[in-house]
Amino acid sequence: MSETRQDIGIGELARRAGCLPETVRYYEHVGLLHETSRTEGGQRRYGEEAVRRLTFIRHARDFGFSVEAVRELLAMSDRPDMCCDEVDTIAKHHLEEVESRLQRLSALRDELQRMIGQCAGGKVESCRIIEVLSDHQLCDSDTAHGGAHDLGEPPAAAARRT
Amino acid sequence: MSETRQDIGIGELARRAGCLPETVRYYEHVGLLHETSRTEGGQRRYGEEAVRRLTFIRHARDFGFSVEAVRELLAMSDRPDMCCDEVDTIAKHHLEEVESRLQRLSALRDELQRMIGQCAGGKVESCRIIEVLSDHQLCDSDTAHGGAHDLGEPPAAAARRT
DNA sequence: ATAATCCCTCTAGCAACTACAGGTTCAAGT
DNA sequence: ACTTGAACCTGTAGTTGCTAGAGGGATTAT
Repeated sequence: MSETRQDIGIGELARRAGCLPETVRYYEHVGLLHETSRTEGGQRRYGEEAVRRLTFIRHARDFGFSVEAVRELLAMSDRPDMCCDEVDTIAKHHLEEVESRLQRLSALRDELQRMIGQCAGGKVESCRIIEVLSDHQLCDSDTAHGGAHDLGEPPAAAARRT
Repeated sequence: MSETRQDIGIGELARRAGCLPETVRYYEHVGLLHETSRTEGGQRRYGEEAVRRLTFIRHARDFGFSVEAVRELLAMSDRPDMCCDEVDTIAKHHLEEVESRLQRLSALRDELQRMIGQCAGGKVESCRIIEVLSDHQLCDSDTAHGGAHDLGEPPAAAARRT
């Protein structure tokens, strides 16, 4: 590897990867990004390699890989001569999780649609939605959403969209 | 309403609704459950009404409603003579969220499947998975997973399964 | 020289709980 | 009556993956 100039500030780096400087510092803090060189005044300076690494991280996170999984993927991409079985394993494991979440989500959607379809729009007293929520027996399937509380949106996600 | 006996301990209540005592105290803390009577020694005692209320909460959470949404649903179920339009609105809004999440998740699944299918199983150097993660250009669709990081599993979910 | 940005560290906050620590109370058995 | 053991209490810290703010210092452009 040749020496590259380290002349990118944290703000520029973040902008190039589509995140905030705070996020960069966070990744450094949790060890996804190495500590980098500093100016005399103590400000971080990065090179192109950091841009690539951060882009990889953001991209993997966009794919829904956990930070832990990203850590492993990074470790592997740092050793290009290794066998990529493990990469494959992580991706497949992630795919399985995504698929199981898809199943539970679509069962949940069906149940919600049923609930809403049955609500006649009268008083709360006779509301099917409240009824179904009050009495599990009224559900179509018992297995359909046993773990649906796993499907909540992480708080940061909403904020990121604003 | 007739006076009912308050002779259920927090552990029994939690067990009946399928959660932990800590969760019950948490719901009290955030105001989903009213404060209840106590023994002389200061321990909480509940009646059947609390069992129903907690069951409703757990059930709504299972459906993926946020705690805030549950709070609103509870407020409405407490007023049975009200019009249930608002219940309907909350449920429909939730359904929309579920559907959009479904779409993004299935786009993500397709992309993961494509990635995995293309990995020939050699060295990391030539691994398609790493390549795709490194270079967004290699993705099929750019719109497919722009918000896929919304799909991570809340931390508590994993713990709850252990 | 000075103003406008940028950047620094540290801490707290979000959701929705879970998990302790260190102490108290209850119910049952002897 | 006493003792044991389980259940309970409060309060705080941890989880994930960031984001936001306070209260400063550094860099850059004019």
